Amino acid sequence: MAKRRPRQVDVAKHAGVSPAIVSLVLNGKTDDKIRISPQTVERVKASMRELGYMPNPIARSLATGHNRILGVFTYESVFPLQSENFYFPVLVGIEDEVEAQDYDLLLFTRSRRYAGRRSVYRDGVNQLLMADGSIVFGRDVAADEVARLHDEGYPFVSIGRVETDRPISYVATDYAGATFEVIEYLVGHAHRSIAYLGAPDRSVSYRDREGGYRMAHEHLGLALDERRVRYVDPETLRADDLQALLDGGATAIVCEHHRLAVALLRVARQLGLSAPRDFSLALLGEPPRAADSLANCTTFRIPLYAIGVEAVRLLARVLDGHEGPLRSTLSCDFVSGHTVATLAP
DNA sequence: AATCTTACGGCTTCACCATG
DNA sequence: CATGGTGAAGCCGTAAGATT
Repeated sequence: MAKRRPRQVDVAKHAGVSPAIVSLVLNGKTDDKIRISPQTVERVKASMRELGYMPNPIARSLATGHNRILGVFTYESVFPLQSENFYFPVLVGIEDEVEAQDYDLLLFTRSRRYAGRRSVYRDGVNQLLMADGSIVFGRDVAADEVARLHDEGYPFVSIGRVETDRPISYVATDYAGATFEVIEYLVGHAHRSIAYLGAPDRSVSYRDREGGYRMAHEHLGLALDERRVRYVDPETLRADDLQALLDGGATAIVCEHHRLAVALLRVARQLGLSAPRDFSLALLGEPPRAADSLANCTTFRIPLYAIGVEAVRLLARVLDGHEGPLRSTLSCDFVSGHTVATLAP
């Protein structure tokens, strides 16, 4: 039979004081309203040492209503290889900043059993309440859930802009601005017909990129030909598709994500074409570990680590009682690469 | 058998009190 | 009146116990 762990009341008895004093000594609250003689403080500390007393964190959070635990909830898998560890640097940033802010981290990776998709709620109960506050992220943060979290008053920060009418806090990435910069760069290399290859799934970050593409056309005085904007899966991309874009006059192609770019280079090879010799190519966001065929691709670097850090900082401020939504937009770094050539006149 | 009540877990904190 | 405390409510959910 293992000996029962000593509780606060045991320490109190041992030191000849009331449990309240033990609590106050434990939390160093000897300077405020309540005065405790230095001798008593020492006696209590000695008793705690002697009995090997450790406070019970569950009971503590029961009494205080908080536990200095931050949750991370992801709407998609973080660890499987298919995700190419895109979010890994984000998690590293979160971990580092959580440590710096003296919190603990709790990772929620719930099954899809309940709503057909991952959900914060289990049988209608917000599981994130186990933590003082949480960071939610994923390519498809569910707008309805986030709205509900907000309405319930649960403290959280979203990584990625969420389209909802609620004033939620988030860390956004300036995909529009970064894409604008890429288009500007292409235009600087004399391209005026730039095709856009996007994913069929129009999640927020993709639409932001496309917004930047369109904005650049407007601001740079380029004619936008809708036939050059294509939504396609990498698996279904055919050589014909590339041929059609080039026949239509496109001299440069931007890809929303790296699997599209890889697929594009594959079908180019089938046609005996390559970038930047036969067309220019830019990728709208660097893959975490650049795929071999994209090692020199013109792209931009997403500040994944900084996004994680910033999310924790915002959440910490929310938990410190900051009222109203906190929002940060981080910019990306342009990477010139070698897949864009200056177009001959 | 169904429904309602209470004790319990360990800790924090507010209101209050005895003594020199 | 300053010093050095004490007592008890309450945090929340569960399960055992009491009452119909």
